[in-house]
Amino acid sequence: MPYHHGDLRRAVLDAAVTAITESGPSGVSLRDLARRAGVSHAGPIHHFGDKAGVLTALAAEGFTLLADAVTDAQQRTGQLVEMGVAYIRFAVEHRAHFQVMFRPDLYHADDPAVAAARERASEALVSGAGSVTDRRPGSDTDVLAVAAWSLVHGFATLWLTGSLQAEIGPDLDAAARAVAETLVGPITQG
Amino acid sequence: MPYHHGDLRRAVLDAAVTAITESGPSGVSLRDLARRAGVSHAGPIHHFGDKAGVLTALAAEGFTLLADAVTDAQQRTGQLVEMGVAYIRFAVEHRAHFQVMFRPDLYHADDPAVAAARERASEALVSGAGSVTDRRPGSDTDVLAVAAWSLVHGFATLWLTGSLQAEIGPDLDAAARAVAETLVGPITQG
DNA sequence: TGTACATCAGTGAACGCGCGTTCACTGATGTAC
DNA sequence: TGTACATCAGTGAACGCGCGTTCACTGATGTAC
Repeated sequence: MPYHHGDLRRAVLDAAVTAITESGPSGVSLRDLARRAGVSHAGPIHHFGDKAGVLTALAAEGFTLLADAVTDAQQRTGQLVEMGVAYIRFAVEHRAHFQVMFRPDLYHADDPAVAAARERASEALVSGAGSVTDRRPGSDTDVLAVAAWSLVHGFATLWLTGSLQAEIGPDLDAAARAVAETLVGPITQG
Repeated sequence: MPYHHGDLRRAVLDAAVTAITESGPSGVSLRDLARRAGVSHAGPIHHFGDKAGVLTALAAEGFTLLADAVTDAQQRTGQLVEMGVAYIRFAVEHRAHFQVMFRPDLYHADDPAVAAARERASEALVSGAGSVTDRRPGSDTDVLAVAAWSLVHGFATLWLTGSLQAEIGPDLDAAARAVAETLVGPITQG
């Protein structure tokens, strides 16, 4: 085991993802992350300052990934439904990131990097809801944006807590799309 | 200070509500609840068995209150939108309960009392979505139920994490109703 | 190419803390007669 | 009405634990000349 790790920062973040996936964001301890990264317990502090610093970095990474995913869906399809499906897919595939992002009490929410990333994701969502072509005619853009966000966020959250597993089958993607489609109404079905 | 408390069970649950409202469900400690209830640190164990037992009781109480609120809205109005508003209002007014209810890792989720209460709430929601009169014609009941639940749950969750406070004004009730109305579509607007 | 030195990354011992749970206990209550 | 006794509710000392953070340190790396 060499004295220098090489990329301890990355290793700690990866360890955090694994640990959070296993037992949730509040169960994470800095010492455990150090253990998982194969490093002495004070090692991570060098890179992150303190425990909240690790989760701050994870949240920033998460908001960046989410903004990328949603923006990509918008550019690829131009459809609100597909942006919603991308949001849900992100939450499920990166559940550790997702769970931390929306627990601002756990990290330094005013950190510039995370604030910028959050802003980028938020803009992708709101401007997306305004510019896409398949929204319901006559609907208020702001309300629609909040409703769309609420719908996909709620679906993702309920899925992650296991609340939906009795209601829908194993095909998460299909269920997500069906739910997202209720948002734009029958207009896209004609 | 008398030796017997009188209603320690209730006092501990109330203390839990206060503590969770202040600092979230994961910050709760049994010793702190005992302190808040004015009792020695081992007192609460007599009533709840262990720490998770306190949160189990709180979750059960929460699901019961939620089922009551949603059922009441359905019987009063028969409208899906009003059931949604009731759901959101419950989440905001009983945020401590709400936050615990959807963190089944924190309590004994298989406890009969909590399972029964959860089932009651779930039925109120799903059967409600099927029987109300203002749902969109031609829509699938199961999908609509999941979408409705997702929408209001997501809105409540985002509000509670502070994510929506830039997007909507101080009038939560109006915003909740506007968002809930997107669910049933223009049909109720005519 | 070689050497001196500054900088950086990770170590390991130590600190003080609050926690959940256990245990033998004691004070208070209620019930049987 | 009074007494004995069982039951219940809350006490307080003790346990062992893992935690976050600090600190002086040492091994490794890279840069200036």
